[in-house]
Amino acid sequence: MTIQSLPNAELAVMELLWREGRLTARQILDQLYPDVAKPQHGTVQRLLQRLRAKGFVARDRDLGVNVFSPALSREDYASGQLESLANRLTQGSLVPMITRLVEDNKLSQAEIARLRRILEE
Amino acid sequence: MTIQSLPNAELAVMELLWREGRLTARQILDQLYPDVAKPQHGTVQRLLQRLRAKGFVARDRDLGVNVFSPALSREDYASGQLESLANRLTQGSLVPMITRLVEDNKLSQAEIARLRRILEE
DNA sequence: TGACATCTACGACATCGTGTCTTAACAATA
DNA sequence: TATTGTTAAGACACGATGTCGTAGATGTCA
Repeated sequence: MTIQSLPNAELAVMELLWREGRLTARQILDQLYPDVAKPQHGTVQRLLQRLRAKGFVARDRDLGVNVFSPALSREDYASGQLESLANRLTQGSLVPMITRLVEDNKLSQAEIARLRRILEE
Repeated sequence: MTIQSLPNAELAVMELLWREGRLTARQILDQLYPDVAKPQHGTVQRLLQRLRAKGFVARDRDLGVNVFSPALSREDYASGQLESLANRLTQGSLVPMITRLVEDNKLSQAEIARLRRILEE
C-alpha cells in the first residue's frame, strides 16, 4: 500500500495544516484565498472532504466548529512519495537516483555531510 | 526547469525503450498490446508523438521506418523526479525524507552501505 | 505500373481527476 | 424570529489521458 500523491490544491491545504497544526475551514479559506471576494467556502470544504476520504486529514467536531489537522506528517508523506518513486522507477532502490544526483553535483557538500551522518548507525 | 512527470501509458513506453534501446513503433505495439486484436497503431503513435513533444524520445527516420530511442536515461528521469519531489515538499533537501526512511527501517543494510559508499568523495 | 500492405500523422472522442461554484440544510447567536 | 456562519453535497468546466478511426505517404511485390 503506497501513499497516493496529492494534486496541487489539496497539497496547498496540507501545507497550511502542516505549518499551523490545527485549523478551521474558515481559517484555511482566509489563508488560501486572501484577496478573492467570491465565497470559496464550498471549494475548501470539498478539498477537506477529499483529503479526509484519502486519510490525510483528521476532523475534530467536538467544538461547535470543525477543526482539521493533518493525519500524516509532512515527513511521512514525503518519504512515502520517495518510496513509491523508487518502486516505480528503480526497483525500489535509491542508489541509482542518488548516484546521479552526486555525479551531477546537485547535492551540496553540506547536504552530503548531513546524509552521511544520518547513515552512520 | 524541472523534469515533468509522465502518465502511466507514456511511462510504459519509456520502460520499453529504456530496456531495449531502439525500437520501431511496430515493435512497441507488439510488446505493449500483445493479445489485443484491434489495431492500436494510433495509440502508440500518439504516445510516441507526445513523448517526443515533451523531449523524452528521439526519432531516427533515416531508415524507411521511424526508429525511436530514449532522449533521457532512466537515471536522469528518476533523479529529476527526486529533485522535484524534494523541491515541492522539503525545501529541496533529501535529508528529511531519508531520515524518515532510516527511522522506519525502510532501508536495508546493503542499501545503506551502498549509499554510504556513494557519498564518500 | 498498379495493387496491396504498412507506416505515419492527426483529428475526434470518452473518461476521469481536479478545481470551482451553487445551493440547501443545519447550527448558533443576537 | 432574523441573521450570520458552517457544513454537506450536487453540478459543472476544464484539461489531461488513453483510445480509436481515418487519410495521406511510403514502400513492396506481382
